[in-house]
Amino acid sequence: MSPEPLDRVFQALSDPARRAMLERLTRGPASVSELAQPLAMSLPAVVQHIAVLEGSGLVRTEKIGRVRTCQIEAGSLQRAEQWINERRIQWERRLDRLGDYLALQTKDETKGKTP
Amino acid sequence: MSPEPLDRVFQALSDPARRAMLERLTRGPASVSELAQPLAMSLPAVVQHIAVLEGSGLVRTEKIGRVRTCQIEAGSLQRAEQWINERRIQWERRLDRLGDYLALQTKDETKGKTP
DNA sequence: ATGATACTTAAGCAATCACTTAACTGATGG
DNA sequence: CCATCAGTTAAGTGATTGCTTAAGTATCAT
Repeated sequence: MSPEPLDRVFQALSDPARRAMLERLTRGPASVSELAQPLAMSLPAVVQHIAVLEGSGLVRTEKIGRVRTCQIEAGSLQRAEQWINERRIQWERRLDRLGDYLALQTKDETKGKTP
Repeated sequence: MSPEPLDRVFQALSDPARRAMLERLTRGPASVSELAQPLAMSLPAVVQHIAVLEGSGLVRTEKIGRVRTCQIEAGSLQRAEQWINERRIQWERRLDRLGDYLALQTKDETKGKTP
């Protein structure tokens, strides 16, 4: 019933506001209002986005006093990257093998044609 | 108002059925029904998933006779991977710099403490 | 031609999404 | 103390998602 982590990571990454927040967070931790500042939406909307990011494991937060500080969690970013990388590599290997096969076919054809 | 390509790529990747289809497609092109076969859902549902994959640029399809053949488009996969990679690298560089800074601070402290 | 195959289109439905406004809690600074 | 600041909670809304079933439309084999 609980969705796979990858589902939630990619879902989190699919929103431009959330990607903007992540981009900001690569330059260091930030408070909720710092994350909200460049975005054209209400604070509660931002808080909801942060909840999605946190739920996906992309971001870790900690509240000290009245300010909640957010940080990137590189691990889940890396797992998502790895999933994509594996598929892409496999597909490219397949294309390479296909290329080799076609080259071989062409050579055989030439051979057959010149006796 | 049309969503950024990255939005749609990550959105497409966020569904397990669509990831399963992509995974199948890394082993070579497949028809709609071949993609549908391992999935516990109706054909129209599968067709809709394929439309999402195609709309995101992750998959290219071509209909010959009555069978539509689907193929991975590695390019958009790579662009998504690159976005993640850039953020992750930047965050990790930041952590490294922070580590260096803290190490330096500790050294200075020790220096200051032993006159 | 006929019937099976391989999708396609259309309509509908419940759940989730990305917001909003309004009201609230709980630090902090003067 | 009390006002401000930082964030939270709750409730509502319109749009989008991920399915479904039912009824098509081409193609292909016989």
